[in-house]
Amino acid sequence: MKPILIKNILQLTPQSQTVKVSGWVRTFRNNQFISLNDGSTIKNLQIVVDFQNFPEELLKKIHTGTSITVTGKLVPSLGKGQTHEVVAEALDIIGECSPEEYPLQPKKHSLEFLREIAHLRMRTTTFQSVFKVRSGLAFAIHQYFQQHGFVYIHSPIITASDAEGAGELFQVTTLNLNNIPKTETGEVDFSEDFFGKPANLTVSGQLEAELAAMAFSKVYTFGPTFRAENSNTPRHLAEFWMIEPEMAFYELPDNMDLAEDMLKYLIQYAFNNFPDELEFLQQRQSEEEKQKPQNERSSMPLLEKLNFCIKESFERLTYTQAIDILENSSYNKKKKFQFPVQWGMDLQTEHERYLVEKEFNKPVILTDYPKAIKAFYMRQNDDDKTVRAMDILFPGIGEIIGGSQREERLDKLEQRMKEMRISAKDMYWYLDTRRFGTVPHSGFGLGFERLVQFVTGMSNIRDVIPFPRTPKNCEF
RNA sequence: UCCUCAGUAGCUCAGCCGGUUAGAGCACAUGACUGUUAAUCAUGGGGUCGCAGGUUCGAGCCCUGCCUGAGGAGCCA
Repeated sequence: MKPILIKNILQLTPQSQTVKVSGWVRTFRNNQFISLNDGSTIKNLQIVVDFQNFPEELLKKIHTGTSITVTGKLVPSLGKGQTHEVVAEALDIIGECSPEEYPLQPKKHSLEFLREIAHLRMRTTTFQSVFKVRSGLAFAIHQYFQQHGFVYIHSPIITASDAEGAGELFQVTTLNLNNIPKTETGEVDFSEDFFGKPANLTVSGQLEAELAAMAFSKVYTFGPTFRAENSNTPRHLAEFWMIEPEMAFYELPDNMDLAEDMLKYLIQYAFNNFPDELEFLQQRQSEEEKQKPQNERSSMPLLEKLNFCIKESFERLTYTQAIDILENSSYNKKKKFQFPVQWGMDLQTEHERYLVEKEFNKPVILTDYPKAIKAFYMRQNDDDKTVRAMDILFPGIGEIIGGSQREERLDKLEQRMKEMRISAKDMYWYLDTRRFGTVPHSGFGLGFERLVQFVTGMSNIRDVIPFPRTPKNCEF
């Protein structure tokens, strides 16, 4: 007889049928009730042990974390708090778990502590909820794009280009760091390195996605990206996953429509498929926020916030309009902004938060930023001052998506690259897309962990990826 | 990288103006109880006060440096 997943057992009508289950003990109460979890659901199965019929030696080995297999009769629970329970007839201990050494206790642990034991934290309801939602969202992303005619492209993890200039790079090398080969002029001789030139981990799959979009019309990438920036914030990781769709024949409004529709689909998917997990996470978040001062709490509970984002259309405005709003805000007149508002500057976190949380109180799409603060590949507007960029700002998270319509005109692109000192020679393959059958096209990048943060309500990004990589932290 | 705060038992924390043998709850062990829901009750064990210096008759507490963590900022997704 094979063990049945707890998820499936809880769907059976209990009528004293014999079932077998395996899992890990969460708590053992009253020398009589085992709360068993196997990860198939965040719900636990209550096992009732008649302590008079089992040897004391066996029962003494049952602690939080012990793995067991139980065979018994499935009956309606006599107690409150659960619908089903299994009256144990046979109980085998698979793996013991010393209660003196096992760090997880049947009590609340701080997220900081659990982060230090990331190899064990998945055994908590919080992290099971988060990672189930994460898994579901990853699946939903593929489902969404596959249903909409997109081709999944695997962009390379190791690249030799730093075209985007998006942050510091992780260098990839097989050179002996204790004996680095040098050229006659004393520089590192990369001709001896594995690729014969400097290589690094990718910071974005966008440029490769653009190449593919010129063949398949609609493509997306979904893979890990790496930034060696020394950023220590609850919103940044050195290794994170990014979704980057790229669409030929799409202009900026089409790009915005797609991004908004996709985000709503993903949130709706989580809503439909993980009600128990989201319910639990909402509970967790509201308890966490009881510790915070009133003005730092979320304006609405998690499920309400998600529902709100699905129903409301995102506010769309240009960078210039946003600056106008900020300049004329009472906030600005009372000089509450630390950074003065001025056309041409990059919006600071406080400005973005004002727009999203005070002015509109819903997701905001900002477009047409000054070209000086955006990447070389963004399509230039006729005003010669702005580019067809778009950023989607979410409450609590900030920028969740950054995208643009790409510059498809070869001369304009080359001119911009010259201005920004980007080598046209190294980027010949990218420029070829504009030489051979160029078309208007657009795309964006979605930070997967930031999406998971938003949907789960977790305040620190290190708690939505199983093994976070951050400066000075590469454990497990 | 910058600013702020924190580091005391396995966990969460208290520790007064620098003064005797550093405390609590939970966890753990032992016993009692046995339809519990982080069970309950009683008893007990458990400390390199982050690390290294310094000031002082005396430092968990004051000073300096470093390490680690958190929050904010910058960079961004």
